[in-house]
Amino acid sequence: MHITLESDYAVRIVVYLAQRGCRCDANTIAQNTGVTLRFALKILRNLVSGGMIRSFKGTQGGYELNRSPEEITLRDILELVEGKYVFSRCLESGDCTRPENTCCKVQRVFFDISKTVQEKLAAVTVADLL
Amino acid sequence: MHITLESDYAVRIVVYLAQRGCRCDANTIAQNTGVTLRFALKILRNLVSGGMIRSFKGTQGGYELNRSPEEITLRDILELVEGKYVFSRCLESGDCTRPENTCCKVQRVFFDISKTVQEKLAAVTVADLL
DNA sequence: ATAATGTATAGTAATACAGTATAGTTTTGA
DNA sequence: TCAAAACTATACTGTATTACTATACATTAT
Repeated sequence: MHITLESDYAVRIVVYLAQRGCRCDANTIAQNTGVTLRFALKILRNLVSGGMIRSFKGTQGGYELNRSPEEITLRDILELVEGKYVFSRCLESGDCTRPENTCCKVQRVFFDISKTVQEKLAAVTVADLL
Repeated sequence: MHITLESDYAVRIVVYLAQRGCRCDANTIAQNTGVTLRFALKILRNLVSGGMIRSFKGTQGGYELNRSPEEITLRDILELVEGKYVFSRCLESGDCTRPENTCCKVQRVFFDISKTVQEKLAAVTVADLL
């Protein structure tokens, strides 16, 4: 029913990188966001493969943002970690992305809620959170 | 991230009882909502103990709504089954119900989303769904 | 060369979800 | 009265997801 801890951590990590504004290694990131190193590494890998941040190997390696904080929204981060937000998965058809697919009035309410949440998340950029 | 199947079933069951407008036994309810009898019984028990419906034992027993469809909102049903909707459990303090408790900007956004969803659910009554 | 990084894959413990099983109790009505 | 038709209470189980960990490896700056 809620978003996952992993999403919450991912937001913290991206915000931290934006705050610092420079390349940071995994250890520093983990310590400053309160996430264990191992779990932070997993989340960082996720963010890298999703194109949100980029990584550098070797000594002096680490992570930095791939886009400016103004161009990254909360929705971008959450969708990267757990996919598009849907309040209720549709029980009748497999695909709830199109409103004309909604089978009954309840589903229409749920679809409206999903859309509203997505819009609210898209309205907040990482720059807003600094 | 989504609401549970049990909530979805609970909504269907309450809407079905409203449609029928008379006492129905568990078997009829299960068959007409597409929920297995056992699981429907569990949900019905939940709805009874929450005061949303009342039950009658013996032959001619069954279930009926305790309030009129106009007086039951989607929010009432969902909160009964899974508690108050919160988009993100607060990681810092234990209690996310008071906005002044929110510790940072992200939490404020998440709190706003939770409140919006709760309001949208409260705006829809079972009567609206018939 | 080597130490400091990140990468890839796989594994695990805890929790929640979805559903089932068993053994009742109560009520109606023939 | 008593049996059938209902509901009740408790507890169990399999599966999926969440949250995290472990091992072994690859790359790069100095």
